[in-house]
Amino acid sequence: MNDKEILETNSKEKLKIVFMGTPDFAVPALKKLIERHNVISVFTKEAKPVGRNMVLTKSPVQVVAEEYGIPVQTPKNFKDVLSITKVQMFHPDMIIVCAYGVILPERVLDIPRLGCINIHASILPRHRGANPIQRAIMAGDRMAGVTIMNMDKGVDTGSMLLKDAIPVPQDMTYGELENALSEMGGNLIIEYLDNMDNILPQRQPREFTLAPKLEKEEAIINWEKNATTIHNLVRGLSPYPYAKFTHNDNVIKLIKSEVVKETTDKPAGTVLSNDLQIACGEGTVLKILSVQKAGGKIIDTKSFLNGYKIEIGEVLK
RNA sequence: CGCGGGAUAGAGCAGUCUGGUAGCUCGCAAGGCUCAUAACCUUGAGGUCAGUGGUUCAAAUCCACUUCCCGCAA
Repeated sequence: MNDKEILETNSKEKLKIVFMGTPDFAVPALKKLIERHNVISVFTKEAKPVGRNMVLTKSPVQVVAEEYGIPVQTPKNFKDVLSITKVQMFHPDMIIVCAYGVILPERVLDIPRLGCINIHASILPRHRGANPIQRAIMAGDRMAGVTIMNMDKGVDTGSMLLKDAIPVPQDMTYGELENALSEMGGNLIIEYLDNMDNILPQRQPREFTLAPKLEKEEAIINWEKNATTIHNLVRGLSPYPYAKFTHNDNVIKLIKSEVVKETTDKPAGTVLSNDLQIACGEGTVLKILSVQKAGGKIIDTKSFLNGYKIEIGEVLK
């Protein structure tokens, strides 16, 4: 063991880390890393106009980084030499990426001597891609988790280092699962850094599934699908952007639903009862528990029906 | 100045255009009917119509401003 290696071993707890991430999901990991290691810089997506008044808003990761006084970089991407140089400048031992939203080219992946490590919110190789958490709920997965992995030039294709998983109750929403996995990701990356030397990278099995970015049309409910599929869509898109349907030109978001045991022979979309049980595909029935109308707050179905007319026998589209 | 909707009883809404007694569906309370009920009937309580100012004989309603809430878009 030469001097350099001894030095590295002794200073392992003081790894120079560059953190890359953007949304709330990445915040627990960032905080834990800041507390235990040496996060020398944070890369995040640039502040963008957001919300009702188009106010320029910093990403949650940037807000936290600035609270801790850590320098923040917001390159648009790494297609130009300058933004790559920005990474090189810091001479990081390791880059840790968590829901960054920007693709890292090989020239960036090669910079840190300990490589680029990704915190991915699925049990790989299931749900590679941009929206693993929503996709897991939408698919009705019984288990969900986080994988710590080495990054390579493919999207979520690198070798796996550490995993953890939790059961997913069939009424859990995307938001709830995201919170759970967000904490898990923070804990798991710390666990990895503590035990790095004893962890062997493992190749991903060949069989994988993709979790592509959500398209807008996917939020529109198709009553021809069976009730479980729709129910999974509802909770997979809660609390954002919510599954929706239109009734008399009113957009109605479906906040909470429940699959009913009974079956029906009415065509899909038929309103079956005065508490909004709706016929779905294959004779299944979905009960709507709470909704939100454009301009209104989230309310339970009973309140909603006190002021909004939907007749039994109507067929929703 | 990105586009738009909204604030009326504990809840959800109508009424505003066209100014003139505060309404609907629920909930709540009391009583009745019933073997019984979340069903049905009767009665009742509960409002500073978001706030401030203006117009008017008269404002939930028209005008101006303020505060708060929400949808779209990104």
